[in-house]
Amino acid sequence: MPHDLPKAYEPGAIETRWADYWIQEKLFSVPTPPPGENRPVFTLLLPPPNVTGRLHMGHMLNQTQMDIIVRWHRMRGFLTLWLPGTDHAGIATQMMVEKQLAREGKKRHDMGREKFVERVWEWKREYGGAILDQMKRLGASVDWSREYFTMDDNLSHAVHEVFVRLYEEGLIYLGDYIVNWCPWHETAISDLEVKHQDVPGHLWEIRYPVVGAGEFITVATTRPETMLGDTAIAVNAKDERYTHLHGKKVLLPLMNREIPIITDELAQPEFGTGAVKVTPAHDPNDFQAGLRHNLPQINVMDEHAHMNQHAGRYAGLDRFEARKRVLHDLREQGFLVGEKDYTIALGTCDRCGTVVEPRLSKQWFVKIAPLAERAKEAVESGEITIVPDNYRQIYLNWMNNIHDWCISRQLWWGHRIPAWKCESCGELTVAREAPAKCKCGGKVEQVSDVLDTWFSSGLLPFTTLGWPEKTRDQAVFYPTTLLITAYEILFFWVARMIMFGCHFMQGHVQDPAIKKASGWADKKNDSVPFREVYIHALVRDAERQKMSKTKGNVVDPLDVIQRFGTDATRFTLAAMAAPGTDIAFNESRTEGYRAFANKIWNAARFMFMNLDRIGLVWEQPPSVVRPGQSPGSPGAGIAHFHPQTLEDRWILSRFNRVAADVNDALATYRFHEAANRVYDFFWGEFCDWYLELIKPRLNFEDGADKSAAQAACSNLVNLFEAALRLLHPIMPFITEEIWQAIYDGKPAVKSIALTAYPQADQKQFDLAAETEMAILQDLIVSVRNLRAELKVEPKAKVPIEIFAHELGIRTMIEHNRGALERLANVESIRFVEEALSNRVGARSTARFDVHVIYERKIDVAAECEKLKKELEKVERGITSGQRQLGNQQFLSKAPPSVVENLRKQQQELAVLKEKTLSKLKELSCS
RNA sequence: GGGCGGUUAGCUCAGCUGGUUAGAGCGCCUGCCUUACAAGCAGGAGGUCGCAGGUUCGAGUCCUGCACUGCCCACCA
Repeated sequence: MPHDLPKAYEPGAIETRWADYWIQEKLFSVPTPPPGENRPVFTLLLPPPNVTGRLHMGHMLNQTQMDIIVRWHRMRGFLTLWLPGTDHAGIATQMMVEKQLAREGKKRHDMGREKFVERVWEWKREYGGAILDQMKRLGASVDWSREYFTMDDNLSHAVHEVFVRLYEEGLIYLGDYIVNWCPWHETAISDLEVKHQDVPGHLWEIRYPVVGAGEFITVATTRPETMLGDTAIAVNAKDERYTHLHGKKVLLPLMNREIPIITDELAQPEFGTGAVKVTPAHDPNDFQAGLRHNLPQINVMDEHAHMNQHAGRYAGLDRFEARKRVLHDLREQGFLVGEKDYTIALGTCDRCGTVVEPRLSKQWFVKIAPLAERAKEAVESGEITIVPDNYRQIYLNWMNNIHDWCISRQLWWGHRIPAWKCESCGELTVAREAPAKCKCGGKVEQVSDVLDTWFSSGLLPFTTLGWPEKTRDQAVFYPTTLLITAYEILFFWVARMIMFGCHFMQGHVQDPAIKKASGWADKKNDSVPFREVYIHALVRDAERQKMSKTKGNVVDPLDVIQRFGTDATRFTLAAMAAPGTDIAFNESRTEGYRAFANKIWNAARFMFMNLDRIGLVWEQPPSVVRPGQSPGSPGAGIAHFHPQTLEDRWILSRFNRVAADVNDALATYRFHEAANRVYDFFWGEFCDWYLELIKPRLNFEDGADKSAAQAACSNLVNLFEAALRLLHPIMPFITEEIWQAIYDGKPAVKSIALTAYPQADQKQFDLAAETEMAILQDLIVSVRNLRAELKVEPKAKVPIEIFAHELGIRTMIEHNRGALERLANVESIRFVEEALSNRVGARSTARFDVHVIYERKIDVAAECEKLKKELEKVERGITSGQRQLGNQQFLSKAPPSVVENLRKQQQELAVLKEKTLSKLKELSCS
């Protein structure tokens, strides 16, 4: 059994090898289970990355957390489906290809729609898989056989079906409204795609001459160029300053057009001059006012936000240039009467940063109120849980203030709206399939707009499971169990999935046997897209700045992986992912976790070295179980570990405690806690203590007998194997590598990923062993400590004296004297029956006094200083303890265990104080 | 204009429902190449938990106010 591993862990080759293996062996593929299946099911939909995407830290955090949860469930016997795919990402992809065309000196309009779309498909085929390839490097245990793309035929059909149904139900309508328009992308965008930014601007005051009155009315505006499209002036009916002007007209400066003065609540007396210009085609509020008063809508700009023919002599100018000219002309003609600094909340396009133009245009909308109502209920009723809790309220607030959703985009790449317009009668036909001709017999043409990308991604939880057909997959896997995602897309995506899911899956029933086994029996509503949502943090750079390409502070996960390994990078993200707080990604942590991987590696080398030398025949333990076992079944811990010694009992107990904690932490998404617990166990307990303690037993050539060595070695391998399973969800690669090596290429199952996750076994808890071990550790550390203080040569063995405060402690120490001698470099141990605390080179605790016998003079001054500090600390403890114990309130109100502990502690502190004082005296400290 | 989070060691962060003398990693100091590991081992220094009040027998933890900082939402000229 050759186990010659390199001395230092080299993640690169190992990781790609296992990543490929998992895919080739189709380990994570989940065939549709037949009726009668009663295993618990866990379903997770991968938030589909954009086909144009490149892996960033956010993805990696997201995927690490998902993979941890997924592997954990799979190992606990859940039928676990993790569904991957990519999003066609309308705007992003179209832009990408347009850029490519630009380099060839081409434009999409020149080549026409059909050819352009074909070109985008070509691009997708060539480059669209990049992000998924990167995912593979992370070890994501998704079911690749079910990979989808949002523009696949079946998914596109489902999109059309949804559109037609909503239209037929009156929940989709076509209308002329003011929408957010990005002049750069030349398309409408939704409210969510507009980012508001406070920027310094101006509030200009313009006076309009009142016709036939010989006076002016002054309005305030932040956008003077839109005055060219004014169709009224509004004042508030209650505003007495303007009562005499009601019904009059003003002459619109620069345009010489007469427009009415109207009364409308749009004008608020407190703001500015109390009078406001009304531009229905360029401002949403004015638009509404315009409808109320039946005002004309004069659109003075084109789709590029250049002034058009309605802008008179400003036609052809860019909007900002037009603003300058308009202001200049108004000033010159005496109409501009004021200019104040004013902060404006400027709306910009989420993707390109261009200032968004409110634009009047014909668009398709989803009537959101009825959908939002049920989406709200689903969360309010607890049918969907949102973790952390605070996002629940944020979600509900948003649902309460939601507006209709503009879903049409003036793009070429995406799901084209299934509506056809008649060329002769103008009638619109919405249909699943293209109609041959209009009802009137006229020729029809499909409308050119495509759907918002989020429209299709909002359907994924059911369309990926075969909807609109009623499939077995839906009965089994819908509702999906969990969604893990970033806060950023809570509204874009999560909210829409809930709305669509509740609407289209209404009446759906999950297979009852599966539902019950999965633990959802108490949930009534099976239409929800997922039972739980976990919102994770944002990954920032080490300076807490949001990572962005423009700032140039983007940390490339592949680069980090290259240098430290995927496992170490995953571990970093897990260990830093305390729910609710953002992660400032710090490479020094990753470096530390690479060291952790190396530690595990070397512990494995140590194990194999002994395995080979002792010649132990390693058998498959029954703790390795096949999928199909019930979660948390017994035997999933360490079955073949037979404690012989204190350290055996201790490590077994510790392992079970850690397993309990890790399972507990994962169940509530406390990834950092799970990671830290495994880390501390593996390094701080298993490596630092257990391995050191069992070395003499393993080393049978030195006189120990071989069967004892074999027993010790067997325990070691059992423990190690279980610890690997415990760690596997977080560090899948190194655990797989070592686990496979343990079985020497002949494991009973193909991967550690298919074994059982360790569960705590109550019978293996051993409180006595933990207590005794703590004392032994304390004793060893004390001696090491004293050696350092006395400046004993590192190699010199020293004699010590011990005063054990109880017989049981003395017995325990005697049983483990070999360990003490070896780990503290002790030559001989003498037990005495008197306090040793006043000796130089002694230390005492509640359980024992220990004295290192060594000639070398100590630094009296330094020692005094230290003792005084110690004394102060002890006295502080005594004072505060006495205060509490002297307090009747405390005694009556605090739980008895707390009081009890405090009493005990006070006794110990009193002893300690006594000892410290006598030591101070001994040294004649001043 | 609303809402949410953060402020704990030099740095990056833990600290769950209030309960012994507040922890980790990195960095720093001292000493060790001890036959798994120098990406290691042993030992050590370093904190009035942002500020001010309050509740409580007891507050890093709960409440109020303030300061600084970050984020999200918002069609008022």
